[in-house]
Amino acid sequence: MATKARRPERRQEPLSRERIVGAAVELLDSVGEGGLTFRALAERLATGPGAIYWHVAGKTELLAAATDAVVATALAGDHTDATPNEAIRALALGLFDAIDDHPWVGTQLARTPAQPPMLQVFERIGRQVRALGVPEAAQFTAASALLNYILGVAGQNAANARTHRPGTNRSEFLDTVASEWEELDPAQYAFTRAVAGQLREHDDRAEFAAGIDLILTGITAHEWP
Amino acid sequence: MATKARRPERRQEPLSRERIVGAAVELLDSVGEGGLTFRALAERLATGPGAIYWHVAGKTELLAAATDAVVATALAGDHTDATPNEAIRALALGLFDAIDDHPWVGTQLARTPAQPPMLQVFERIGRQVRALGVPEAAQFTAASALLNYILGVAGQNAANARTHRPGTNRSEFLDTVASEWEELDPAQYAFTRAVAGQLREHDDRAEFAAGIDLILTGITAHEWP
DNA sequence: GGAGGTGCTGGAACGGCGTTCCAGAGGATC
DNA sequence: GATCCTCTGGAACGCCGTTCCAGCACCTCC
Repeated sequence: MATKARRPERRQEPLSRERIVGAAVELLDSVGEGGLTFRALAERLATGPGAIYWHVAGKTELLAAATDAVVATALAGDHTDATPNEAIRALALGLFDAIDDHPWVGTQLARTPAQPPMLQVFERIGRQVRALGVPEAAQFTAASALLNYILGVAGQNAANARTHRPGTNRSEFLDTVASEWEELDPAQYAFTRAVAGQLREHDDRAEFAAGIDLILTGITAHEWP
Repeated sequence: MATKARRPERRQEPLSRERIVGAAVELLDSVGEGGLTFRALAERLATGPGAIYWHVAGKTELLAAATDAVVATALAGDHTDATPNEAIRALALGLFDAIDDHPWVGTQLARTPAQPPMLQVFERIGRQVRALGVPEAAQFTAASALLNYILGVAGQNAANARTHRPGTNRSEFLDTVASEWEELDPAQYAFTRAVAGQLREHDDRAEFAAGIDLILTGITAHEWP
């Protein structure tokens, strides 16, 4: 053990699962979902594709690990002193912000069944649902509804991020979509046309939070069978 | 015009966009999301990949068209004589059933921003939300919440369908997942363990409908700002 | 009836992907 | 020094979406 090099520095810091996952996150953030390639990753790590497979089983696992890493930091705080409603709001908004920063996480969560990261979210939501006094038989339904709503928004945000060119900002994007809505057939899309104005001025994050509040109202007010 | 062949029958019925989309839907249904390949599609249509591109711009458009075709038939009925709540339930369950039959539709909807099929769903939901008497400023929020919940469930159903081998049926699958949940760390996953039993006995469709009802309760009971 | 144009076909080929394979470098152990 | 094991990274495989293009059947006009 004495001979163990203090500073290995062989030629650089050696490959490791963490370094690979870190580089994958950077790549996904900078180049987008389609940009994560074993070749591009290998180049960024100054190695070959084969070396990566020694540390990671395949692309699926790598994507899951990258998602894990982001969600884990988003779930860092624990809000133990808040009311159940506040805790759920904070949890949901933390996830929203993480997905906003890393849109590919939204895609990944929406297409992954209950894997570790989402199970943890489910658990946290569930505890607060229980704290709300929801009858035991309905706790699963209530927690699932919240989780599915969050996943739906996650997927849509990721889809929107994929659609609009990185150069344009959010309000320009909303403006474009709102204009499209306003030119739909009035007979067939009366409602959509009517709310196009709200779309143009709306705030994704606030809208998301309002949806959470809506479901929480439903959970509190619902007469459970 | 007189010389126009009554029965063309050149060598078979000619290629057409509809025939291609139909074959794509069959392929997706039978082989799964990853099974839709231009080569496989060409083989099924007894042609080459190049011929398909004459009728369809690319894979993205083909997938969108296939989704459109399925969603359109799911949205066929219009339930004009129902109450708003009933109409929304019927609409949502129609979509649920369509996704249950064609899981790949769930993936597609969850990763597509507001394209024609979902815009139509949004419009239908919105009209019923309006009929519920929701104040105008909140109609967008209410309709979005419902739509995002539906999309979340769609994505999860598709993910589940992708996970479990086609051979096993739903109750076996639920049983497996429930057993996994029951073996989680009690300290970290108290809630999840507690509801594992409910997961085992639950009915996806009824659970989905309960979530819709929950949000509808929220919409009705919420005190809009 | 021939010439030319057009709409459509389908097979070959291209570049890029995830993944596998493997010769071998480097350090630890005897 | 010999041996072993971990880890590397470049080459290669098979499949993908897509493009290219020579050629066919059919219509139209001379």
